[in-house]
Amino acid sequence: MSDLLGRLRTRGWRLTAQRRVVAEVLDGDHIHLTADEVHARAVRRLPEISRATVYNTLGELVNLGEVAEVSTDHRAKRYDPNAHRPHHHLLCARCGAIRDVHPVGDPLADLPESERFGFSVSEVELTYRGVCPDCAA
Amino acid sequence: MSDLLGRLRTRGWRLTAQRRVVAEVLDGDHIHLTADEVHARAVRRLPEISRATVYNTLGELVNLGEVAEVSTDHRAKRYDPNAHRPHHHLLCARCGAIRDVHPVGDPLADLPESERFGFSVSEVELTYRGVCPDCAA
DNA sequence: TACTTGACTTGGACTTCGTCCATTGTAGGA
DNA sequence: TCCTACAATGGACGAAGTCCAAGTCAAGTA
Ligand SMILES: [Mn+2]
Ligand SMILES: [Mn+2]
Ligand SMILES: [Zn+2]
Ligand SMILES: [Zn+2]
Repeated sequence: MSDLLGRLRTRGWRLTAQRRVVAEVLDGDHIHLTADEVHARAVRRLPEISRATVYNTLGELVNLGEVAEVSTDHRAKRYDPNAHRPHHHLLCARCGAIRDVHPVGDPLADLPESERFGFSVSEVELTYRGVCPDCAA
Repeated sequence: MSDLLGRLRTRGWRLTAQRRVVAEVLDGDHIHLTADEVHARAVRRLPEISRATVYNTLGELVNLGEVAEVSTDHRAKRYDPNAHRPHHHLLCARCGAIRDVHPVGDPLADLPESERFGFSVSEVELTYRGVCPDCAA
Protein backbone atom coordinates (compact mmCIF):
# COMPACT_ATOMS: atom_id res chain seq x y z
CA MET A 1 0.00 0.00 0.00
CA SER A 2 3.05 2.16 0.63
CA ASP A 3 3.13 4.48 -2.37
CA LEU A 4 -0.31 3.71 -3.63
CA LEU A 5 -1.25 7.32 -4.24
CA GLY A 6 1.91 7.95 -6.27
CA ARG A 7 1.27 4.88 -8.39
CA LEU A 8 -2.29 5.92 -9.00
CA ARG A 9 -1.33 9.47 -9.98
CA THR A 10 0.99 8.17 -12.68
CA ARG A 11 -1.92 6.13 -13.98
CA GLY A 12 -3.90 9.31 -14.53
CA TRP A 13 -5.98 9.13 -11.38
CA ARG A 14 -7.41 12.44 -10.31
CA LEU A 15 -6.41 12.83 -6.69
CA THR A 16 -9.41 13.86 -4.62
CA ALA A 17 -9.85 14.18 -0.87
CA GLN A 18 -12.31 11.28 -0.96
CA ARG A 19 -9.94 8.90 -2.71
CA ARG A 20 -7.09 9.86 -0.44
CA VAL A 21 -9.20 9.05 2.62
CA VAL A 22 -10.33 5.68 1.27
CA ALA A 23 -6.71 4.76 0.57
CA GLU A 24 -5.68 5.82 4.07
CA VAL A 25 -8.42 3.77 5.69
CA LEU A 26 -7.28 0.65 3.82
CA ASP A 27 -3.67 0.95 4.94
CA GLY A 28 -2.36 -1.80 7.24
CA ASP A 29 -1.90 -5.55 7.73
CA HIS A 30 -4.66 -8.15 7.96
CA ILE A 31 -7.15 -5.48 6.90
CA HIS A 32 -10.36 -6.93 5.47
CA LEU A 33 -13.09 -4.31 5.78
CA THR A 34 -16.54 -4.27 4.22
CA ALA A 35 -17.54 -1.30 2.08
CA ASP A 36 -19.70 0.06 4.87
CA GLU A 37 -16.88 -0.29 7.39
CA VAL A 38 -14.61 1.61 5.01
CA HIS A 39 -17.30 4.27 4.72
CA ALA A 40 -17.74 4.53 8.51
CA ARG A 41 -14.01 5.08 9.00
CA ALA A 42 -13.74 7.46 6.07
CA VAL A 43 -16.57 9.60 7.47
CA ARG A 44 -14.51 10.23 10.61
CA ARG A 45 -11.91 12.00 8.51
CA LEU A 46 -14.16 13.48 5.85
CA PRO A 47 -17.74 13.72 7.14
CA GLU A 48 -19.40 14.46 3.82
CA ILE A 49 -18.03 11.47 1.87
CA SER A 50 -20.84 9.42 0.35
CA ARG A 51 -21.44 5.71 0.27
CA ALA A 52 -21.56 5.80 -3.54
CA THR A 53 -18.07 7.27 -3.71
CA VAL A 54 -16.69 4.61 -1.39
CA TYR A 55 -18.20 1.90 -3.59
CA ASN A 56 -16.88 3.62 -6.73
CA THR A 57 -13.38 4.00 -5.34
CA LEU A 58 -13.18 0.46 -4.01
CA GLY A 59 -14.34 -0.84 -7.40
CA GLU A 60 -11.64 1.15 -9.17
CA LEU A 61 -8.93 -0.03 -6.81
CA VAL A 62 -10.02 -3.61 -7.44
CA ASN A 63 -9.93 -3.10 -11.23
CA LEU A 64 -6.46 -1.59 -10.96
CA GLY A 65 -5.28 -4.63 -9.00
CA GLU A 66 -4.41 -2.56 -5.93
CA VAL A 67 -7.06 -4.10 -3.70
CA ALA A 68 -8.52 -7.62 -3.68
CA GLU A 69 -12.12 -8.59 -3.06
CA VAL A 70 -12.51 -11.38 -0.53
CA SER A 71 -15.68 -13.40 0.05
CA THR A 72 -15.35 -14.98 3.45
CA ASP A 73 -18.87 -15.57 4.63
CA HIS A 74 -21.99 -15.18 2.53
CA ARG A 75 -22.38 -11.58 3.68
CA ALA A 76 -20.79 -8.37 2.45
CA LYS A 77 -17.66 -8.40 0.30
CA ARG A 78 -14.43 -7.46 2.07
CA TYR A 79 -11.62 -5.36 0.66
CA ASP A 80 -8.02 -6.43 1.11
CA PRO A 81 -5.17 -3.97 0.47
CA ASN A 82 -2.65 -6.82 0.52
CA ALA A 83 -3.20 -7.57 -3.17
CA HIS A 84 0.42 -7.56 -4.27
CA ARG A 85 1.60 -10.63 -2.41
CA PRO A 86 -0.80 -13.49 -3.08
CA HIS A 87 -2.14 -15.22 -0.02
CA HIS A 88 -5.12 -17.10 1.36
CA HIS A 89 -7.34 -16.71 4.41
CA LEU A 90 -8.02 -18.33 7.74
CA LEU A 91 -11.17 -17.32 9.50
CA CYS A 92 -12.91 -17.88 12.80
CA ALA A 93 -16.36 -19.43 12.45
CA ARG A 94 -17.49 -17.79 15.70
CA CYS A 95 -16.30 -14.18 15.63
CA GLY A 96 -15.37 -13.73 11.99
CA ALA A 97 -11.73 -12.80 12.62
CA ILE A 98 -9.63 -13.07 9.45
CA ARG A 99 -5.88 -13.71 9.10
CA ASP A 100 -3.73 -13.80 6.01
CA VAL A 101 -2.07 -17.19 5.61
CA HIS A 102 0.51 -18.72 3.26
CA PRO A 103 0.06 -22.47 2.79
CA VAL A 104 3.00 -24.45 1.44
CA GLY A 105 2.76 -25.96 -2.01
CA ASP A 106 0.66 -24.94 -4.97
CA PRO A 107 -3.00 -25.96 -4.84
CA LEU A 108 -3.17 -25.48 -8.62
CA ALA A 109 -0.83 -28.46 -9.01
CA ASP A 110 -3.19 -30.60 -6.93
CA LEU A 111 -5.93 -30.51 -9.56
CA PRO A 112 -5.22 -33.37 -11.98
CA GLU A 113 -5.82 -32.95 -15.68
CA SER A 114 -8.67 -35.46 -15.50
CA GLU A 115 -10.45 -33.15 -13.05
CA ARG A 116 -10.17 -30.04 -15.21
CA PHE A 117 -12.96 -30.82 -17.68
CA GLY A 118 -11.16 -28.92 -20.44
CA PHE A 119 -11.05 -25.68 -18.46
CA SER A 120 -7.93 -23.54 -18.55
CA VAL A 121 -7.50 -23.04 -14.83
CA SER A 122 -5.69 -19.90 -13.77
CA GLU A 123 -6.62 -19.03 -10.25
CA VAL A 124 -7.31 -20.68 -6.93
CA GLU A 125 -8.87 -19.38 -3.74
CA LEU A 126 -8.36 -21.21 -0.48
CA THR A 127 -10.25 -20.52 2.73
CA TYR A 128 -9.52 -22.26 6.02
CA ARG A 129 -12.14 -22.20 8.78
CA GLY A 130 -11.74 -22.88 12.45
CA VAL A 131 -11.97 -21.32 15.87
CA CYS A 132 -9.58 -18.60 16.98
CA PRO A 133 -7.75 -18.66 20.36
CA ASP A 134 -10.02 -15.97 21.82
CA CYS A 135 -13.21 -17.83 20.92
CA ALA A 136 -11.84 -21.19 22.11
CA ALA A 137 -11.01 -19.84 25.59
CA MET B 1 -29.78 -37.61 -2.74
CA SER B 2 -31.09 -41.11 -3.46
CA ASP B 3 -33.33 -41.85 -0.50
CA LEU B 4 -33.39 -38.35 0.89
CA LEU B 5 -37.11 -38.34 1.57
CA GLY B 6 -36.92 -41.61 3.48
CA ARG B 7 -34.04 -40.34 5.59
CA LEU B 8 -35.91 -37.14 6.36
CA ARG B 9 -39.09 -38.94 7.34
CA THR B 10 -37.23 -40.99 9.93
CA ARG B 11 -35.91 -37.72 11.31
CA GLY B 12 -39.44 -36.57 11.97
CA TRP B 13 -39.83 -34.41 8.90
CA ARG B 14 -43.39 -33.75 7.90
CA LEU B 15 -43.64 -34.72 4.26
CA THR B 16 -45.42 -31.98 2.31
CA ALA B 17 -45.90 -31.53 -1.41
CA GLN B 18 -43.65 -28.45 -1.28
CA ARG B 19 -40.76 -30.24 0.39
CA ARG B 20 -41.06 -33.16 -1.98
CA VAL B 21 -40.84 -30.82 -4.97
CA VAL B 22 -37.81 -28.97 -3.62
CA ALA B 23 -36.04 -32.28 -3.06
CA GLU B 24 -36.91 -33.44 -6.57
CA VAL B 25 -35.59 -30.23 -8.13
CA LEU B 26 -32.26 -30.65 -6.35
CA ASP B 27 -31.71 -34.19 -7.59
CA GLY B 28 -28.79 -34.72 -9.97
CA ASP B 29 -25.06 -34.29 -10.51
CA HIS B 30 -23.18 -30.97 -10.68
CA ILE B 31 -26.33 -29.22 -9.51
CA HIS B 32 -25.67 -25.80 -7.97
CA LEU B 33 -28.87 -23.77 -8.16
CA THR B 34 -29.69 -20.48 -6.50
CA ALA B 35 -32.76 -20.30 -4.27
CA ASP B 36 -34.65 -18.44 -6.98
CA GLU B 37 -33.69 -21.01 -9.60
CA VAL B 38 -34.95 -23.73 -7.28
CA HIS B 39 -38.16 -21.75 -6.87
CA ALA B 40 -38.60 -21.30 -10.63
CA ARG B 41 -38.25 -25.04 -11.25
CA ALA B 42 -40.44 -25.93 -8.30
CA VAL B 43 -43.21 -23.66 -9.59
CA ARG B 44 -43.40 -25.70 -12.78
CA ARG B 45 -44.46 -28.74 -10.74
CA LEU B 46 -46.37 -26.97 -8.00
CA PRO B 47 -47.48 -23.53 -9.20
CA GLU B 48 -48.54 -22.19 -5.80
CA ILE B 49 -45.27 -22.84 -3.94
CA SER B 50 -43.90 -19.69 -2.36
CA ARG B 51 -40.44 -18.21 -2.28
CA ALA B 52 -40.47 -18.24 1.52
CA THR B 53 -41.09 -21.97 1.61
CA VAL B 54 -38.22 -22.62 -0.79
CA TYR B 55 -35.91 -20.58 1.43
CA ASN B 56 -37.18 -22.35 4.54
CA THR B 57 -36.78 -25.80 3.05
CA LEU B 58 -33.32 -25.11 1.69
CA GLY B 59 -32.27 -23.77 5.08
CA GLU B 60 -33.52 -26.90 6.79
CA LEU B 61 -31.79 -29.19 4.32
CA VAL B 62 -28.55 -27.31 4.95
CA ASN B 63 -28.95 -27.63 8.73
CA LEU B 64 -29.61 -31.34 8.38
CA GLY B 65 -26.42 -31.70 6.34
CA GLU B 66 -28.28 -32.95 3.26
CA VAL B 67 -27.44 -29.94 1.11
CA ALA B 68 -24.36 -27.68 1.09
CA GLU B 69 -24.31 -23.94 0.59
CA VAL B 70 -21.76 -22.79 -1.97
CA SER B 71 -20.63 -19.21 -2.50
CA THR B 72 -19.05 -19.10 -5.90
CA ASP B 73 -19.34 -15.53 -7.04
CA HIS B 74 -20.37 -12.67 -4.79
CA ARG B 75 -24.00 -13.07 -5.84
CA ALA B 76 -26.70 -15.43 -4.62
CA LYS B 77 -25.84 -18.53 -2.60
CA ARG B 78 -26.05 -21.82 -4.45
CA TYR B 79 -27.40 -25.11 -3.10
CA ASP B 80 -25.50 -28.31 -3.69
CA PRO B 81 -27.22 -31.68 -3.13
CA ASN B 82 -23.86 -33.45 -3.28
CA ALA B 83 -23.19 -32.83 0.42
CA HIS B 84 -22.31 -36.39 1.40
CA ARG B 85 -19.12 -36.76 -0.57
CA PRO B 86 -16.86 -33.76 0.13
CA HIS B 87 -15.55 -31.96 -2.91
CA HIS B 88 -14.44 -28.59 -4.22
CA HIS B 89 -15.43 -26.44 -7.18
CA LEU B 90 -14.12 -25.30 -10.52
CA LEU B 91 -15.88 -22.42 -12.14
CA CYS B 92 -15.83 -20.50 -15.38
CA ALA B 93 -15.12 -16.81 -14.95
CA ARG B 94 -17.07 -15.98 -18.12
CA CYS B 95 -20.32 -17.96 -18.00
CA GLY B 96 -20.42 -19.09 -14.39
CA ALA B 97 -20.48 -22.82 -15.13
CA ILE B 98 -19.65 -24.90 -12.06
CA ARG B 99 -18.16 -28.40 -11.85
CA ASP B 100 -17.47 -30.56 -8.83
CA VAL B 101 -13.78 -31.43 -8.58
CA HIS B 102 -11.65 -33.64 -6.36
CA PRO B 103 -8.07 -32.37 -5.97
CA VAL B 104 -5.43 -34.81 -4.79
CA GLY B 105 -3.88 -34.34 -1.39
CA ASP B 106 -5.22 -32.62 1.69
CA PRO B 107 -5.08 -28.82 1.68
CA LEU B 108 -5.42 -28.88 5.48
CA ALA B 109 -1.99 -30.50 5.68
CA ASP B 110 -0.54 -27.64 3.64
CA LEU B 111 -1.12 -25.05 6.37
CA PRO B 112 1.91 -25.17 8.67
CA GLU B 113 1.49 -24.79 12.40
CA SER B 114 3.27 -21.44 12.23
CA GLU B 115 0.55 -20.16 9.93
CA ARG B 116 -2.35 -21.20 12.16
CA PHE B 117 -2.14 -18.36 14.69
CA GLY B 118 -3.45 -20.61 17.45
CA PHE B 119 -6.66 -21.41 15.56
CA SER B 120 -8.02 -24.94 15.63
CA VAL B 121 -8.57 -25.38 11.90
CA SER B 122 -11.25 -27.85 10.87
CA GLU B 123 -12.45 -27.04 7.40
CA VAL B 124 -11.11 -25.90 4.06
CA GLU B 125 -12.86 -24.58 0.97
CA LEU B 126 -11.10 -24.56 -2.35
CA THR B 127 -12.31 -22.78 -5.48
CA TYR B 128 -10.57 -22.99 -8.85
CA ARG B 129 -11.32 -20.40 -11.48
CA GLY B 130 -10.68 -20.51 -15.20
CA VAL B 131 -12.35 -20.52 -18.58
CA CYS B 132 -14.50 -23.44 -19.70
CA PRO B 133 -14.14 -25.09 -23.14
CA ASP B 134 -17.33 -23.47 -24.46
CA CYS B 135 -16.20 -19.96 -23.51
CA ALA B 136 -12.67 -20.48 -24.81
CA ALA B 137 -13.91 -21.50 -28.27
C1' DT C 1 -3.94 33.73 -11.04
C1' DA C 2 -8.32 32.85 -13.33
C1' DC C 3 -10.63 30.00 -16.63
C1' DT C 4 -12.24 25.79 -18.48
C1' DT C 5 -13.70 21.19 -18.78
C1' DG C 6 -14.13 16.46 -18.26
C1' DA C 7 -13.76 13.59 -14.51
C1' DC C 8 -15.54 12.99 -9.90
C1' DT C 9 -19.01 13.22 -6.10
C1' DT C 10 -23.50 13.21 -4.28
C1' DG C 11 -28.02 11.54 -2.46
C1' DG C 12 -31.69 9.15 -3.41
C1' DA C 13 -34.18 5.83 -6.11
C1' DC C 14 -33.84 1.28 -7.45
C1' DT C 15 -32.49 -3.85 -7.64
C1' DT C 16 -31.33 -8.23 -5.75
C1' DC C 17 -31.05 -11.48 -2.29
C1' DG C 18 -32.71 -12.81 1.81
C1' DT C 19 -35.45 -12.67 6.46
C1' DC C 20 -39.52 -12.14 9.32
C1' DC C 21 -44.17 -12.54 10.75
C1' DA C 22 -49.24 -12.90 11.26
C1' DT C 23 -52.44 -15.60 9.11
C1' DT C 24 -54.11 -19.70 6.93
C1' DG C 25 -53.68 -24.55 5.74
C1' DT C 26 -52.72 -29.37 6.44
C1' DA C 27 -50.00 -33.99 7.66
C1' DG C 28 -50.38 -37.42 10.37
C1' DG C 29 -51.51 -39.29 14.87
C1' DA C 30 -55.52 -40.34 18.19
C1' DT D 1 -62.98 -38.20 11.24
C1' DC D 2 -61.07 -34.80 14.15
C1' DC D 3 -57.28 -32.11 16.30
C1' DT D 4 -53.45 -29.55 16.53
C1' DA D 5 -48.76 -28.64 16.14
C1' DC D 6 -46.12 -27.88 12.43
C1' DA D 7 -45.75 -25.95 7.76
C1' DA D 8 -46.95 -22.68 3.87
C1' DT D 9 -48.13 -18.20 2.34
C1' DG D 10 -47.42 -13.42 0.74
C1' DG D 11 -46.20 -9.17 1.82
C1' DA D 12 -43.44 -6.08 4.55
C1' DC D 13 -38.95 -5.36 5.82
C1' DG D 14 -33.71 -5.20 5.75
C1' DA D 15 -28.89 -5.46 4.01
C1' DA D 16 -25.77 -4.93 0.29
C1' DG D 17 -24.97 -2.97 -3.82
C1' DT D 18 -25.93 -0.32 -8.39
C1' DC D 19 -27.39 3.56 -11.12
C1' DC D 20 -28.29 8.22 -12.45
C1' DA D 21 -29.01 13.26 -13.14
C1' DA D 22 -27.27 17.17 -11.20
C1' DG D 23 -23.74 19.71 -8.98
C1' DT D 24 -18.63 20.18 -7.86
C1' DC D 25 -13.82 20.48 -8.45
C1' DA D 26 -8.70 18.88 -9.84
C1' DA D 27 -5.56 20.05 -12.71
C1' DG D 28 -4.09 21.56 -17.18
C1' DT D 29 -3.87 26.04 -19.93
C1' DA D 30 -2.98 30.84 -20.68
MN1 LIG E 1 -5.97 -10.91 3.06
MN1 LIG F 1 -20.68 -29.17 -5.76
ZN1 LIG G 1 -13.03 -15.99 17.04
ZN1 LIG H 1 -17.81 -20.69 -19.57
